[in-house]
Amino acid sequence: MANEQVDPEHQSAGAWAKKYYFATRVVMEAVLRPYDIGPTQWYVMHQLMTLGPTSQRDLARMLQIERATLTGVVAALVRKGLVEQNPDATDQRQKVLTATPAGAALWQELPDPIALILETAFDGVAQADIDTTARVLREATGKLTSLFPKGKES
Amino acid sequence: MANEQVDPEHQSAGAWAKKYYFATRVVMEAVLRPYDIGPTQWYVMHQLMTLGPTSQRDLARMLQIERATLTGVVAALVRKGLVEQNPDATDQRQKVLTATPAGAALWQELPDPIALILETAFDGVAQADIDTTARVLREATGKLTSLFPKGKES
DNA sequence: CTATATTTGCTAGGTGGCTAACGAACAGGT
DNA sequence: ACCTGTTCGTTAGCCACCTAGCAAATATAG
Repeated sequence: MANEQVDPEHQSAGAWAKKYYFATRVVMEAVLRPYDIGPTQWYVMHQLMTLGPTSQRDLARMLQIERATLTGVVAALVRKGLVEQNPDATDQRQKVLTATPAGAALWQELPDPIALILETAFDGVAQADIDTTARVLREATGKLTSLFPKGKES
Repeated sequence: MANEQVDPEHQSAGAWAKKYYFATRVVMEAVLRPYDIGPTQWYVMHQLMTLGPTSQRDLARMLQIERATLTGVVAALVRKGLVEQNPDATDQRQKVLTATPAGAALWQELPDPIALILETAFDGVAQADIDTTARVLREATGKLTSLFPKGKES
């Protein structure tokens, strides 16, 4: 075999930026796989269970994803019988999503991957350091998204 | 119009996790768009210009992307005449990538989006806080990727 | 009331990453 | 010299997200 390992010194900065984000996705997928629920689907269920029935419009805004994307995610949840789509009483355009009894039942069994991620990731780290990290990241992304709009604001 | 704004209190945690990662992608795309170079293409060029000719195998490891993904990226660069693919002298399986004169010339004009991101994102932030943030994130992702393997290690 | 503009959810199509599976080239043991 | 196993780059196909454009429903100006 040739040189098995690559000099870490030459690892791209991009690899790190990627890891910071994908770590949470990978963990969520791993944790939720047994329940056949994807990360985005989990977020939708989370909003429905904590806020009650919600229109797709509001969900898309809260989750910061496109309505078109949400259409597909919701279709999957409806197909599995976890969520119901009903037309809004006062606005015929809107469809209000509600968790079905089956959806609510499944939700009780689901672990909370976000809580799990926070626990394991920041276990043993001083609270002051966590606060600093959160502040620095919030400021950094704030500056970047305001100077380079496109993520259509916070 | 209905309620235009959504209560930020109810914004999903997922929205934040997403922003932290995508901020850099969005900025890179914005900065590089005039040159018709994507983020991943930029990373490839960066490696080629700083390390010299490199095999696709090594590039994939350094950029932490799959060889299959790299195939497509390289094809785009070759199509634009920025990069050359030559068989390795001692191992006929490997293809060594080299920046063409045109590629090297273009590279001179390209801004460094990573440097730009770091400057604008952390401008005015105390170095100690930056160090803390870097350390906390490194530790967190280290724990997560070791406890939930799948990203096939660092 | 009517005409115009906006909003909602949908469909269609594109992008960038992934996994799976393949032939060709190499490495090692017998 | 052969068989076996590994590695390289490629292809094919999947997934999650995106943008563009649509019809229907609603809001607003005159």
